[in-house]
Amino acid sequence: MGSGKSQHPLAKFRVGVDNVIFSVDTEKNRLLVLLVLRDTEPYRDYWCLPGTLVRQGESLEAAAYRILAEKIRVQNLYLEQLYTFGDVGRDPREAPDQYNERYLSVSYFALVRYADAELIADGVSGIAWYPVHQVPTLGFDHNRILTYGHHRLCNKLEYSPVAFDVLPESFTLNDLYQFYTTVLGEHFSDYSNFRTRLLKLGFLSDTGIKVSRGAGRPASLYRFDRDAFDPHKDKPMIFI
Amino acid sequence: MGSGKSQHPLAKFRVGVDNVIFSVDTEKNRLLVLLVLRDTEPYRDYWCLPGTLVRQGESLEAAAYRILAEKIRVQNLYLEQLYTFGDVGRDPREAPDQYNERYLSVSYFALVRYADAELIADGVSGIAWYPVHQVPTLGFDHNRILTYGHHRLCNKLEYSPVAFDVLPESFTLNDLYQFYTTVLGEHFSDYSNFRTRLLKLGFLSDTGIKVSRGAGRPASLYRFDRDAFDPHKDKPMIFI
DNA sequence: ACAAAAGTGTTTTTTATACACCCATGC
DNA sequence: GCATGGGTGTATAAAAAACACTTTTGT
Repeated sequence: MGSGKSQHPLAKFRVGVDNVIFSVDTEKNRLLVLLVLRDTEPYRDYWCLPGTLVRQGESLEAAAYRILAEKIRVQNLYLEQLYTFGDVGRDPREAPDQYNERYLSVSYFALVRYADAELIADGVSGIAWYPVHQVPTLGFDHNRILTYGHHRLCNKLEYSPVAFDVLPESFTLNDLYQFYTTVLGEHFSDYSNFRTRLLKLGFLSDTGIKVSRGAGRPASLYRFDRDAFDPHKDKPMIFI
Repeated sequence: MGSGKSQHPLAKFRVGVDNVIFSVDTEKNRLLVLLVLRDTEPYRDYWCLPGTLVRQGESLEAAAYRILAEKIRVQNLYLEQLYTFGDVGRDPREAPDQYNERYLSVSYFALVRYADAELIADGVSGIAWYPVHQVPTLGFDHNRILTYGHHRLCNKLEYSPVAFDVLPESFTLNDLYQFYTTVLGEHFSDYSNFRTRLLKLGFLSDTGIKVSRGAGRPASLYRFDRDAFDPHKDKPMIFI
């Protein structure tokens, strides 16, 4: 951090944290993002990414978890920082002569387990899962942030095991395949090849338990074996 | 950005931008990072990443370019945002009862052409290229930021054409190979295979010009063809 | 002539891709 | 018994990896 020569006055900032929270509804094959309806200015009555301003003594990540906890109850999730948006004028509250404060947005990207994600309706403001392809015009620069987050999600899936943070403890290979298909689209791989590739990697262990889903042969339940995955850490591994 | 309920007071921030500026000295086979010696508190007389506080009306990226321009004259560079560090207490200036302001650091990652990078010695503060493996204990949390930047550099090299932003207009395939080796280490690939792979991709065009470097057969100068690269954009392409 | 650097080719192994086919269950 | 989803196998093509070899220069 530089020594402020300071005939140039420094900017004062408030720092917001905005979360791009994704979830995959494998039943209906939809990729969802959590939006909230703002009940205060600016952008009152606009859908937005859930966000908050950082409080005294609170770290960025803590703020990210706080919003999350305010909006949904969930046990299993993955969270990481996304990007920081700090263009001049990105927030209407920076307008000419208010307090002369800038508004920075540090965005976080999260993936949560759909099954146990329980939305907290605080009665006042709306909150809802939106299919990512049906998201309306959002307040602030949140469409941009969402797009960025969506990119990150796709990349993450391809080279890291985030999916297992969010799938149930045990799952069928078809569940896993559905998950990938829902996020990446149908064309990412043949099921049979996907299957072979993942099993060869050796960190999915067959529990032996079979589950029947209506007609058809029952499927094996698999489990993600973190210890067996360890050697694969940092190595590029491609699911595409 | 949330509606501040605010029995919890919001934090006030100053925002710093810190740059991890890399350069590759292909002659001596060294990966370098630019450090400056601080001449003011806190961390006076410590080496640090070049940084500055963001001024009024200045975007984050503009601030990043400003520091860069203050420290080195360079035409060819690549720059992108790295990560935002905002833990409580990461800057000594947050100490108990100063102005009760937090110091955020938005870090940027840059790669510059070594040949035409001219350090600007402003006489007061020291400034120097350090081999990344010989970096001392830095001020603030800058060692951490540097480590993070180094990771990013390695990844970038593997799947994006940043190297060509920073190599001379025309270069031999050996120059390119040296560049990669210097950053990624000796073990990343056989020269002959590296060569074949890159030429097959089809965005390196032979200028026909030959250069002799001492003994041995003269090498062809190649040129990076941006148009021919375009189709490869976004596709994962691996140089490893 | 010979070492040094550049560049080509060959062989082997691994991985990706596209399928065809067999298996176990519900109805 | 046959449709349905689960699971295995094979044949082909493409890529990665290892390494031997040729070509062109300076000395």
